[in-house]
Amino acid sequence: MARGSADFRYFVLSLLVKRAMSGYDIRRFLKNLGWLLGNPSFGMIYPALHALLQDDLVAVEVVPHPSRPARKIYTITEAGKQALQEWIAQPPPSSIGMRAFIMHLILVGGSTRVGLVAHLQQRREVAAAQHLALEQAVEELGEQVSLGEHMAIEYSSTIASAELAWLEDKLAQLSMGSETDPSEKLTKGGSSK
Amino acid sequence: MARGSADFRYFVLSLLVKRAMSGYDIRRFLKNLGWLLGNPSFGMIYPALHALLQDDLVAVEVVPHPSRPARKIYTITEAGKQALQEWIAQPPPSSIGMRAFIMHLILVGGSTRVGLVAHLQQRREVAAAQHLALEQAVEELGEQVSLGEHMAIEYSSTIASAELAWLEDKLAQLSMGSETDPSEKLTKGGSSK
DNA sequence: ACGCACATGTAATCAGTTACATGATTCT
DNA sequence: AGAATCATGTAACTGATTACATGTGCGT
Repeated sequence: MARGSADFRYFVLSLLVKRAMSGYDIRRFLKNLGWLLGNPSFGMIYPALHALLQDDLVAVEVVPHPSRPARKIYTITEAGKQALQEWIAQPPPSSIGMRAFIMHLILVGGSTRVGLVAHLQQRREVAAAQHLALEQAVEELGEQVSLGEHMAIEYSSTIASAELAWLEDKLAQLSMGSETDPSEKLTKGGSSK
Repeated sequence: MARGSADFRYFVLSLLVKRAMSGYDIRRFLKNLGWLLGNPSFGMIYPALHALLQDDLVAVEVVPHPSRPARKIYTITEAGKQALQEWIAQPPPSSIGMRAFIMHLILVGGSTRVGLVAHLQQRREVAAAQHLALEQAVEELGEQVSLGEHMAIEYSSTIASAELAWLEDKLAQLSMGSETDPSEKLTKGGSSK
């Protein structure tokens, strides 16, 4: 059975924490927040929902409709909430891409601050390594590269630098924040018990 | 028959312009220049080569070896050179990803300056649109987003800004260069940070 | 009349990675 | 002895998009 990627499955699950939704609702929601993830299609959403249902992480309520196909409202179960917490707690693989990183960021950001810091730190390691590799490439290849290659390196390097800088900045902010105000709550809408 | 993506196929073809290579050579080459494209595997390289051969864009010379499998040295044909030129000349689809953009950048950067400028301009349009969408998302969602969502937007926005800034910068440099010194050859990188 | 929003789902297709299959040579 | 390099290729699997199938109701 097609289950899609675990990342996306848990991302969908996290949406159901806030409110119960149908597959169509989810697609609309993601379309509106289309600044990232570029509107995932039904081909991803429905299989993900079916897989979650099979694992008993969600429950369905079928709301029939005279003319249209019945709406299927998915609600997260207790097992689902627990599984989500565990998923968030475990560190993401370091080989993660930008898109997956963003999804994890949203997930973890709704939960604990410690988790968020760990998440950002790990990403910083990866970004730093990438940046270093790029810098070395520039040095090693030096003058003997074509204009196109030179541009490609510069382009990649610029983006990697920006990413790294942001991560450093955020981590500094977070550590400062927790020093000056360690009591600050961040559980917002997330029912972490 | 599995042919892989056209982008990658033409990228491989462009490598053969500089010198004839075997599949193994190409993999090694890409591994060394691993700062982008994260070492493509044989599963992509060999099918691409076979497809190019089938289209008569490359020719093979089989160099037998007593103990090992015969090396197959691929050379670009005249038809291949022409097809490559045509491929470079046509503007890339605007929905292109970062990885594909980098490949195109390398390809086009080895060719004409006009093509390069057009390429960068088109990318700028896309990046500008993305950046705008992100800015609007920040405004619209404003205060009511979770910490994770806020961070995700900020992260994406930071990277988009950096990309856009670099593109603007490069385009300015290129137009300046062509105004003040229109005779400048572009076989070697002239401008850098 | 035409298309869009609603609402579900499957299947085909594409892109890309990883594992498998084979086998000699050279380095540690 | 065991791993890495050289050298080719195929097949299986995962991830994601697009197209297909089905049908009503509402606005222009």
